Amino acid sequence: MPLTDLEQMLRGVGLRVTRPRIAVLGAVNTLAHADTDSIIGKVRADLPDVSHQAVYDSLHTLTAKGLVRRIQPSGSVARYESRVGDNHHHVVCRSCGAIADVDCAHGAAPCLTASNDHGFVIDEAEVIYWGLCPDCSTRVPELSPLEGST
Amino acid sequence: MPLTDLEQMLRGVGLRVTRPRIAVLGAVNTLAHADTDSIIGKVRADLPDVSHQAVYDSLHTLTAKGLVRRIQPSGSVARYESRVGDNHHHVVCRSCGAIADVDCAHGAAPCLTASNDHGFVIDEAEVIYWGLCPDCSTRVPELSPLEGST
DNA sequence: CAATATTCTTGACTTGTTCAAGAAAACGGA
DNA sequence: TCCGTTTTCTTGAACAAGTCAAGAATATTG
Repeated sequence: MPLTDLEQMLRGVGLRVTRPRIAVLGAVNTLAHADTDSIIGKVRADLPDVSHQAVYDSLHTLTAKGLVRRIQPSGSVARYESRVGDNHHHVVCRSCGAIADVDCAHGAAPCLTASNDHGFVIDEAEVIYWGLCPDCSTRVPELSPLEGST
Repeated sequence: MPLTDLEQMLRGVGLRVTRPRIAVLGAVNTLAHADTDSIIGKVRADLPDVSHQAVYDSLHTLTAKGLVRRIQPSGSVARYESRVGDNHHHVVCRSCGAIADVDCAHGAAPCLTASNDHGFVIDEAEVIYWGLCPDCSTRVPELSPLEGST
């Protein structure tokens, strides 16, 4: 993704254009479902001296402006992805934590309606499918999920 | 819930019956969607000297045996509930973090099928509805979600 | 009641993330 | 282009939730 595009994205949501932000946005676009640590690593390939705090700040800002999406399945650290606005979901491997995208099961977003909303004003239905990834399910078929490390 | 019932539940899944486990199981049954800290507090009402580690251990064991369910929406600490096996879901308030139960939108569990499973062996579809609880939505109607604390 | 396996206590430690103060950089206007 | 203002970044400390590990205590089996 060309540099000017990243710049456009930042300006488009009213953010100042800074090197750390461009690098972070680029990293999230390149890496799939990356955690903060991987993003810091990728960013430092271009800008060796960015502080981890700058990355955290950038991720928060970009998330607040909707340029990236933050996901955090139970037991995982925060992860970020660039595919936003299409309400897709995720499959997560119980054994190794691998994440893959899954298109919305029922068409347009939000694809689900709560049967009883308890008076909540709902704006999003997030779906996480839990299971075993191809590698884990074939490698240790007799192993019960979540107990692989004991 | 009578003490013997809790005992039965533990024995039923092949666990030793200990005071901490009974207290933890009782606490999770009493409190709704409680975090570990609240559970520790509740447990110490009965057993003032239990270590936090014993509570963590018990919660892990009970979760592994399916007597309690662990939920952890993004940005929240781990929470536990006693309603297990019926594949119900949750609404979470973006502003205050309140959680309420929601029955499964589509009947029997698992109520959803991934459109493309990427070869994952899926055993559960977890749904989290995000929005504002009645209190938060009426109290600060002009406030944009997630920015209430800035 | 004794033997054995499991569980609990104690206390240190890790990890991911946030806080805070000042230095540096980006943007708008002269 | 330069200046002033506002925002962002750096630095370094702090924090909370949860985990690890070794030995003491307890539950269960025979």
